[in-house]
Amino acid sequence: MSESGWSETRVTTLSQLWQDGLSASQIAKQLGGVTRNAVIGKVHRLGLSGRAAASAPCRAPRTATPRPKRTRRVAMAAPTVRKPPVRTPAQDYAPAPEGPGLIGDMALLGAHVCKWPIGDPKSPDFSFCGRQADGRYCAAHEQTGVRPGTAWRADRDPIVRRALAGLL
DNA sequence: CCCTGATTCGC
DNA sequence: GCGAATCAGG
Repeated sequence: MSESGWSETRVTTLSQLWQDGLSASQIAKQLGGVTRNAVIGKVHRLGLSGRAAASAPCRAPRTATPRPKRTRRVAMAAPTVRKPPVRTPAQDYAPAPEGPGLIGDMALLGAHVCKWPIGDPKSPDFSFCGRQADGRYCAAHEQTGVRPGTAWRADRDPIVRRALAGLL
């Protein structure tokens, strides 16, 4: 799946998460397919720059900072042939993930933590794998290849995300 | 070094 | 409109 462009739903999700106080990078990660810069850029374009005071104690008064115009950007001549991922076929994967996840709340999910959802999102037992991950998931879960829940995705479900965030 | 949002500007 | 690059900070 490759989300691109700001569809109504994505914009809505973005707005909600932003107003919920989540950081741009967090939103970008959860939205997927976009960088935090994209998120911030969109936020500004939407006109909701000053969010409802979230986890930001003191935002710098943003004193006049005359930006010294950056030098010429990259020459944009980058053909760079897309290289195939070349998935390593045989590799020692971590032991099959079992038991409850290591992380209970999504807010604690770091950049290098497996975000594989475990259990029912409505249950208090719900958790995330939390093991060391290079990307979204740890080696074991990434190897599984199958998306959790076949349809339902915790890290993509705005309702679940909001609910979990609200539990903090 | 990690992160935060803000801004500019080529595309 | 979009978002990478870059900024000023914490």
